[in-house]
Amino acid sequence: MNRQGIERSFASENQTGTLVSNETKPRYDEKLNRILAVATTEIARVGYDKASMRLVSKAAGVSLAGMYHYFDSKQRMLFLIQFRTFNALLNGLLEQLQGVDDPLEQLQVMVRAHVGYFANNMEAVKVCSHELESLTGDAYEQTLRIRTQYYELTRGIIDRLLEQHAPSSSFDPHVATMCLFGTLNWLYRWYHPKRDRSPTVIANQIVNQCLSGLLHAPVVPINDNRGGTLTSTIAPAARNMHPMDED
Amino acid sequence: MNRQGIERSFASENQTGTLVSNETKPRYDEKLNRILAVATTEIARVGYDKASMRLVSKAAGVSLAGMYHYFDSKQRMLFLIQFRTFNALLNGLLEQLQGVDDPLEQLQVMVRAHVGYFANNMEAVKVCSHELESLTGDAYEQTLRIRTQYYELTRGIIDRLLEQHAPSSSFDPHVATMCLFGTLNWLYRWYHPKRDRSPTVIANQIVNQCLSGLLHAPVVPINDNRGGTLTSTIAPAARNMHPMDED
DNA sequence: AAGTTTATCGAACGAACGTTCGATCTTCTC
DNA sequence: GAGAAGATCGAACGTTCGTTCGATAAACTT
Repeated sequence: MNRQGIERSFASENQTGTLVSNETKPRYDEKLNRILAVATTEIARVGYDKASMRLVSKAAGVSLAGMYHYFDSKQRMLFLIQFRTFNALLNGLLEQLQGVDDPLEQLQVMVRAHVGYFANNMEAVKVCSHELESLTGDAYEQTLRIRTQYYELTRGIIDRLLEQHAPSSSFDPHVATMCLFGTLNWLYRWYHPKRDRSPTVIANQIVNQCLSGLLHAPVVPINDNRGGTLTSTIAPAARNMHPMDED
Repeated sequence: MNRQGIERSFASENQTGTLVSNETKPRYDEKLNRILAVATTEIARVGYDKASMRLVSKAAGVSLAGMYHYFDSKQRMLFLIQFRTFNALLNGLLEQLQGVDDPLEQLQVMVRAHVGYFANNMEAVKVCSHELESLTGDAYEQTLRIRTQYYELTRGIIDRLLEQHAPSSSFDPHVATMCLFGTLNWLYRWYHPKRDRSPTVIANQIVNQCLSGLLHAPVVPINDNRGGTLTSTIAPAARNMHPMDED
């Protein structure tokens, strides 16, 4: 008998998103994590529906039947990927927001945290952004709950930001929040680490555009002092190599 | 023998996106359009992979085999939906940009055109935004070509906008373009016509945020004079009903 | 009205899918 | 080192999938 039930209840209470346990076997967990990592790669590559259990099992070096020692269903495999990723995103943000009171700074922290996590976990974030509707029933609602917290956290920042700095603007804060999420959740469609600028630079530009738009002077310096000035022209290849999305 | 070959070559040359023909039978075309409309609805609802030919055929009131009188494959069915939608988007934008020279106005036109088309064709636009990677080979490259034109058109606007109004800003115009596309292409995940404000209002807010950000005074009035002032508070239900996406 | 093309459909095929079962092998417990 | 518990796997089951085939019905042509 496997211990998916334990993991599930445990996961529901553990807020770290890492699902480390005091009674779970490290042998079991390590292999589960390895399979999940491979599954994340494959789902990000071909999509959830086309990523068959056979495909993932081969890529992970496990037999097809062996997969079901770790997941009672394919859907639960996806759930674990999404649940952990959303939890890590939310908890990372909560952590980085500690002690930051100014909503203007909070927004910077939020964007930088999100872009940073994205840059370090592109495949997992893609699986989360693209396969939102691939879960059903309880699994869907459990991830929805985390996403709702993430939304409300961001929404609160924008509410206070508008209240303090643009009290007479007629911006709908919900629309503003969803525009920001659109910008962030679309990253997986076009961002290539080798080709585009560093995550820090991207995050700074998003912050500045969000706060001051394209016409006004940036609030925050864009350069990340990591590899040459940013006032130079864009990479020459960019013009013809960047359509609406990647590939 | 069906006439998909004719349609295809014709579609490649016809820039209107409507694929009307001088030698094609109206009977055939009408039914094809009806099936395509149903297919669009079903694919938007359950996704391309889960929208089986059987499901679409039942929803359209056609036998399974009858579907293959209109499409030689499932992939071609998706291609027709995407090809027509992308073409209509691009040509609608080109049309509305005629005579508009100021990049500032051009950006307004672009956002309004896109949001407007989205509002009137939500299912088709969702199928285009979400199933970008579901086409392969020639079909993929053909849609990519249109999307690239759409990107370059928008990119050009942003290039000139930055050049004229913020020549010393260090914004990467490619990043700015993709942020805008993110905002626009994410609309299908959260916008509900019955619940949210009118497409015009949404478009105006997006324009203003894009140009002036959240902190500065809007460039363009937000109200669309369509149903009460917009300076009122947001709908009370919005706070708890809008997580990161719909459903 | 005959003949030709177009439209439609029931039935079937082969492949791929998620999942299960029983047996085998490994690791841990005492 | 015997026995229990955990881990792994080949083989198979039942379903669903996209697509094809041959026959029939409807619509056009002359």
